[in-house]
Amino acid sequence: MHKFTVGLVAKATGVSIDAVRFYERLGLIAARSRTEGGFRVFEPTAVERIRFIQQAKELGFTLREIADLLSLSESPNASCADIRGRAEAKMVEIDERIARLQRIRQVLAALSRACPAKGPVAGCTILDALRSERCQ
Amino acid sequence: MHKFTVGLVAKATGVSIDAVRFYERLGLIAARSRTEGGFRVFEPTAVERIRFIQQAKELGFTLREIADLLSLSESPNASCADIRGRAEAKMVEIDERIARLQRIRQVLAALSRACPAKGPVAGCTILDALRSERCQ
DNA sequence: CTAAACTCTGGACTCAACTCCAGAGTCAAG
DNA sequence: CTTGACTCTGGAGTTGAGTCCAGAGTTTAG
Repeated sequence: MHKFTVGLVAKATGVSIDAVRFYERLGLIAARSRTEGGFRVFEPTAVERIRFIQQAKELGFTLREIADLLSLSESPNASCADIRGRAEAKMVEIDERIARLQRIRQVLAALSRACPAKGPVAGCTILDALRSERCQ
Repeated sequence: MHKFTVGLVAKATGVSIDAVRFYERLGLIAARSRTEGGFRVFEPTAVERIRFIQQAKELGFTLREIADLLSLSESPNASCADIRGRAEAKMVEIDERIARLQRIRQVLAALSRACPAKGPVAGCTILDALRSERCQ
C-alpha cells in the first residue's frame, strides 16, 4: 500500500489523473521515481500535497500562489509571518472582489426594483439605464 | 461627423479597435457598410451599442448574455419582464458569488487571526489547516 | 500466458474576452 | 502626388486550470 500510481493518487484525492500529471508538470508535486516500464510512483506525501492544493484552491489561491505557499512551507528560513502575509493579501483581494460584486448587486437590485416588469421592451427602464451612463 | 470608422468608434467609446472588430465578429454590433476601399462605416448607434455593452459588462453580464439582452431589446414581442428576469438571474448569480467569497473570507480571517505570525513555518497554523481537511 | 486494466507521451482543445501581428491596401491633408 | 495615418484580413497568442486524445507500452489477476 505504499506504491502509489497516478491512478491511485487520483482516486485518493478525487482529482483526475490528468490533473495529477498537470500538477506534476507545474512542479506542485513530484513522483518519487518510475517503474521499469516508466510508470510514475508517488509517495503518500503526494496525496497530502494534493489535498493541500485542493484546500488552498478552495480559499481562492491560484496554482501559482499555491506553488509559492508550498515552497515557503518547505523553506527552512521562511517564517510563519510570510504565510500569514499571503493569507492577508488574499483576504484583501477577496474583499475587493466582494466590494465590487456588492456594488453590482446594488445596481442590479435598484434596476430591478424600478422596472415595471410589464409591457414591451420599449421603455424598459433597465435597458434605458444600460443605454445611459447612469449606472456604474 | 456621421461617417464613423472603426478608429472613431473606438475613440468615442474608449475600447480598442480590435475590440470593436471583435464585437462585430460576435454580432454585437454591425457596420452599416463599407467604403470603396473596404473600410467599415458605422452609424452613431454603434457607439451607443458599445456603451450599452460596456455598461452591461460592468454589471457582470458576459458578452453572450449581452447579445441576448441586445436581441431582446430589439425584439418587438419581448417584454420588459424578460429583461428584468435576466437582471434578477444575474443578481442571484452575484449573490452566490458573494456568499462563496464571504465564506472564504471568513476562513482566511480565522486562519490569520489564529496564526502567531512569528517563528518558522514548521508549526504554522495556517499551513496545518491547509494540510488538514478542516477548512472548507 | 492472456486479457483487462492501467499508464505513457506530448500536443491539441476548452472558455472568455480580448490583444497582437504582418503585410498589404486606403484615405485625407498639404 | 506624396506622405503619414489609418484600416484591412485572418490567424495566432494570452491566462488559468485543466480535459481529451491516439497509439503505444506495462502491469497484474486469473
